[in-house]
Amino acid sequence: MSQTLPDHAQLASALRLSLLRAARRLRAQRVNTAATLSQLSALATICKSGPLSAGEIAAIERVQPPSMTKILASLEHSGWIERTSQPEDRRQSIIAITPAGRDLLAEETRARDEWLANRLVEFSAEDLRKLGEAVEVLDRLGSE
Amino acid sequence: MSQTLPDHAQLASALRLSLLRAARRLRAQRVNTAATLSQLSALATICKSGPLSAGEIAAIERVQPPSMTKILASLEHSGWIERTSQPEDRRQSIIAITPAGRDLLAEETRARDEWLANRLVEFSAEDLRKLGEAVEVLDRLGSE
DNA sequence: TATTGTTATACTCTATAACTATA
DNA sequence: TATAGTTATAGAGTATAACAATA
Repeated sequence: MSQTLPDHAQLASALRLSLLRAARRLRAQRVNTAATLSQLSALATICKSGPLSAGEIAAIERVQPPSMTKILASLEHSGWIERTSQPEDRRQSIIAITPAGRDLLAEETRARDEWLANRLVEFSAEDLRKLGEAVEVLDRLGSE
Repeated sequence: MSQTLPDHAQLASALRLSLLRAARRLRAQRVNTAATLSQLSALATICKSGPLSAGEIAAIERVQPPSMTKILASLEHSGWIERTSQPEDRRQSIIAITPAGRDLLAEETRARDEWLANRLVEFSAEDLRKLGEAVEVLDRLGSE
């Protein structure tokens, strides 16, 4: 079905540049140096999807296991997550967010969303509708 | 106008996570090791917006001058750009894309777009419409 | 043997601070 | 002095390869 390609090429090209530049802006925005964006993303996953093993978090976040090892080490060092060893499989441990982690996540999320929300204020209702509709599609694009 | 914040907070939160994860996927996709994504982005700007100074490229790409210095050095080393010194201001030089740079850009763009386009094939016409509408808004979000 | 996770290493991407050359 | 650009340095983010511990 190579007939499909030309139909999508133009959208793909535009979307690729838009996404990279928008993400660059988001990443550059440093609200608080306490946690990096990758740490926050992992912490949000642990908070939302309950206690998980390191491998499960890596799979959800779509990073390789060694990358997640590094992120988890820094989260643990800061006291935002806690590991519980598994008697039934001693290779794994189960990772949960701590109360301090929850506080940090709430505060960072609030601050970062506020920054972005302040930018969104400059956009029309029509623009916001378009962004809102695209979110769910981008989610699938990012996690398929 | 703090009344606007609550209206946008939810969209901001969802959009932030979606953008970061979609961009992570795009960045991880290595079609060809000849050029990195940042190099391609700068090269595309030079190609599209004609000969420019280093500072102008940095401003368009929204990176700091030292970051652009590094990107330009690698592009020049590969023979994809060319500098012409300016007699009227010898601090600057004007940077243009070379024929080899044009070829590289076309080939890399084709390969990367093909990868993304192949992913887009799995999406419905409705999804593609939503993405297409969001592109222009994301552009403004990324470059304001 | 297969699986889970870690250590070692390396590369990309980007920034700030300090500097050089020119205006 | 002010501006354009570069060098030096550092840290975030991520990967692959090789390894250890456990199943």
